[in-house]
Amino acid sequence: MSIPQLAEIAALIGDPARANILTALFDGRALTATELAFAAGVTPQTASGHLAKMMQAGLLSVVKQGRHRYYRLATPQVAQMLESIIAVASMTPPRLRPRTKREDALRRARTCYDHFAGLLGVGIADSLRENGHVNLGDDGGEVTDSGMAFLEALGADVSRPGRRPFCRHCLDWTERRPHLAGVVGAAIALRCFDLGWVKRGRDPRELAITPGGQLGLHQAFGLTI
Amino acid sequence: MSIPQLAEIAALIGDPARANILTALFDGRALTATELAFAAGVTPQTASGHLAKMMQAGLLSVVKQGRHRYYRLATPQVAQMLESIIAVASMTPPRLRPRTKREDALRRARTCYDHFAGLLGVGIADSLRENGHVNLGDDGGEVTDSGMAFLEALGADVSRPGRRPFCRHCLDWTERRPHLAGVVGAAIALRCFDLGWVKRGRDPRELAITPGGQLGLHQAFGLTI
DNA sequence: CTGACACTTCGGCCGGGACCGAAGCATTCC
DNA sequence: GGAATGCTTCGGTCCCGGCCGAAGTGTCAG
Repeated sequence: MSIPQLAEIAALIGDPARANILTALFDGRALTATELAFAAGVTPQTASGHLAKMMQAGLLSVVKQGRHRYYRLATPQVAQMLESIIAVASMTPPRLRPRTKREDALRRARTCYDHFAGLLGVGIADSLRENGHVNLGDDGGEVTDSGMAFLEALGADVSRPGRRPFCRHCLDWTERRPHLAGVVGAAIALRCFDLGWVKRGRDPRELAITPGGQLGLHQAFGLTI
Repeated sequence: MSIPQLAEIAALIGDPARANILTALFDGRALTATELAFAAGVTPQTASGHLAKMMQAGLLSVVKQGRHRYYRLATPQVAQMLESIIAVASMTPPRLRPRTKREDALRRARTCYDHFAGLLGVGIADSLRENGHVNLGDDGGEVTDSGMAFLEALGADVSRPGRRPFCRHCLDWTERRPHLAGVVGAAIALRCFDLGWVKRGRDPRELAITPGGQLGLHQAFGLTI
């Protein structure tokens, strides 16, 4: 029920004329059909059809006043939806996005139990996978021979025994992509602390990357965070 | 500048095939082009065109791995955008005036001790049985191999030991049909809470299905509640 | 009543885009 | 090496839906 509706709603917004109408109403004002037709750049009869469709979909509401009909966005949720689409649309070309420092810091690098998460965590995981050091499957992961050599060269101690999974991935909630967990993830994190590449931040989970870390992480993993 | 882009992004989501692809990726997993073609109900070459368009728009990112290409949502903002559209979409059909709200909500989804009941509970049980994931007999039930794989893919932890029955059914008093109880029923319920698919309502037993839950439950169990 | 204005409905035209078959690369397996 | 698999590009068909002109409904002014 809700999947075809997703396409339906999006298709409504996807027409240029209708998108123009919606953006004209975005600030909450109520405008007449003729004004909206002009804003959309189409004739009144064409706009009328668009307005009827958006009415039926519940995107707009209308009040009759004399021989005018004032249209406006039906609910605040509609405005918020438009805003979230614009956020995605205006983010794709440039990389500009205002954000709180704390939020940004956590997204950049943080701990997840005893391993790394955020851009740092997924960056390391990507690097290891692209270089053939690890293979990540649906139900865990494995370290290749070159991966073991790489870890030894890095100085990460993965000899710790135990019943704990050796190498697994863990979905990152800010990046929505996997980072490394398990013994390997923890060993890499510990080694980075020992090397002074990262330090604890104010928030217990927050991490700060040191100047030396910038260099080391770039050399070891090709990261530029 | 951002108006034509609004229509552009929305038009991408507005095609049914592309909307299916996006919803299949909604939970953050990465899927191959072929899997997505199947999910969208189109041939691989058609899906390939869709994927290319969404890549160029910055909605998706891709990782090459061997001869597979794993696609995923590019950023968390994309997921949030989809959720906000779903929120509007699932609100639009003005609910056919129900009986008492409380009664209707309880019939739709509620807890029964530590597992799900109501339409939600029997829907999940039906789905698992129809797909051969569980067999329900008179005095209990058993989970098949495919069922164990399904639960693991879902992220439901059924490893908890104890003397408790592993999988049993429980007669639903509103639907007069069985829903799942035991360790399996509890694990599924817990996982749905963790995924944010359902939340507690006012009444301790009452449950509310979130917009994301609408999607997730449809995807995982084929439910349209 | 008559004419002006706001808006909608109807009918036909037309273009963009979704779709698939066939063929072309890339990668892996035997 | 050759075959199989995953994915993409190309070419051609076809249909959905936006668009406008003309005509219909409703409201206000004089």
